[in-house]
Amino acid sequence: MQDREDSLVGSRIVKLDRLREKGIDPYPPRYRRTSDTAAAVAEFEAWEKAGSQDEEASPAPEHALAGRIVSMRVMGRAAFLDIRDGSGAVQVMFRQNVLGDGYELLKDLDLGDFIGVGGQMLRTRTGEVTIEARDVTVLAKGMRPLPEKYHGLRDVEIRYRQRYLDLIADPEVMEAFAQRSRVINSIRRYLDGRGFLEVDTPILVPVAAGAHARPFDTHHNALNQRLYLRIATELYLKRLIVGGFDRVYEIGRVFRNEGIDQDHNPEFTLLESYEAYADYNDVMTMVEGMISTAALDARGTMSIPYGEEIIDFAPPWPRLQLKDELYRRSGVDIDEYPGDEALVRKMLQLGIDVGVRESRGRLIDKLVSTFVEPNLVQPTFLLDYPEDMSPLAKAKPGSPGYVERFEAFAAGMEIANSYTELNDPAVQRERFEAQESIRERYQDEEVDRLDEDFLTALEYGMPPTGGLGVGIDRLVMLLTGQASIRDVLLFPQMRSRREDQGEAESGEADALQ
RNA sequence: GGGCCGUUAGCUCAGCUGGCAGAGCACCGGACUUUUAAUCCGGGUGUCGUGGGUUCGAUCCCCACACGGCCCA
Repeated sequence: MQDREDSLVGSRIVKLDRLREKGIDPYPPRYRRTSDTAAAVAEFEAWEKAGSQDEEASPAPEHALAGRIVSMRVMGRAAFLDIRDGSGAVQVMFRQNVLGDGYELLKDLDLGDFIGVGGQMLRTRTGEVTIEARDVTVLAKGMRPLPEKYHGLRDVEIRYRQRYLDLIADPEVMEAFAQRSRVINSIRRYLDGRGFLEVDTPILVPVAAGAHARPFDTHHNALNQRLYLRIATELYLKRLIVGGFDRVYEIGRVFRNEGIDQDHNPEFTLLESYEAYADYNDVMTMVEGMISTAALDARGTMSIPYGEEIIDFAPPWPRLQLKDELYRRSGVDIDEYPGDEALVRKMLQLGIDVGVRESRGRLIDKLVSTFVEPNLVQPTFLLDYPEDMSPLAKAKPGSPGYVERFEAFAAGMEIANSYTELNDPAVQRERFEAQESIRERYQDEEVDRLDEDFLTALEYGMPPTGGLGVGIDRLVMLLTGQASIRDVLLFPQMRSRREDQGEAESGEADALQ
């Protein structure tokens, strides 16, 4: 921090010193306010409405309010400040004849400081509900200037790196995160109301299984063991179904060591739920109910504008067969291309950039995400996926090569993924082994990993179960109209600036020399 | 990983063909006892992202790097 007296910070240091010279603690331990600003304003307006003309019998309410100074209009021997707290803002009036020597404090106040103000509420000539300060207490001196009040904070890098400034500068940002909280709350209430038990499963795991993703790895010193950050909660939640819980869910952070873009952050929030004696049809009904309710709770309506579209989450949502829809959109009947080479040739014909060697599951995934997903604007279920891309899902009776799995889409984005869970331990072992052999054949490809302890659990018997995964951040994007995942994460992952990077990193570099 | 764009005062942004670094808000000094982006008078507070290069001279041209954004893979 610069300490030159002519700098913006420097002038605040001068004021801080002056406060201390006057015997004022610029960071006192507490301040007892009588109300927040919104409640005080509401109370005053109610008092006005009651309309007592007799100020003696019914004087205007008195309060001690506190907040951050967000604007100041100083006019000689009177001044108007706006202070803001978490509930809202209120105007404060300072007058020299009321405050006496206390009025001098104004000279040492800056935008950004927190103050407490005691006095009577009134309405000014221009109609603003105001507290007239009879006493003023400095609660916390701000040492840096705030972003400009009119244009706000436009620099997205600062908005993400210093989110607190973004929150100070833009009330809509605060509202978006309040909506996020309401979405998650609503989902919790929905599941709790249906008898689901919320649980916590390990984040540090010996095997990063349950999804196709690259994990972060770490090391536990005392155990001298390699550990991973979980990429999914699936296999632990299923162990709990084996253990006898009928309905469990977890809303937790998972970690995938992959790229960062508009809808990927290396850590994100995943909801997974498992319900014994249910199948993917039951889960579909639940997803419609849960997400439409979340829309209603967060936004007050099930019709949510997103980009150019209005997305209507009211159930029921159309249910389309993946195979049929893919054929309709691309002209490719995947069953006519049982061999991967024929499928690759067909895809190249269609102008899809197919890598040197890609597994069948991945090829089909590319077809679907190219031809089908972008067209699923209104909430839609896509049903019955090829087994190749779904190692944890149970086969669909009468449809060899397909499993009972659905994904839900809205605005072209995946918002849910669900299976009738595979509970045959021998088949599950074969599926894991098939995944491992894909890893060997197609080197760069991420596949699911074999979790021996999970197979042991399955061998004890898991009832028929319907499972669900929902990417909460993307759902919140949809429900709050945000185009980037960074706008629904308070602190999105950012690359450290070089000078900020930790000692460990440079230490390692030194050690290599 | 590739392409394009951005980085100038605390914030939001100008800065022409290479010639003394600019505005608004914020800030500092002064006036002002009912203001609402208060107003009026005076003041520019800067590592032009970083490091090289070209040039008499670089915010500007060239190269590399850093960080960010968008598009593509």
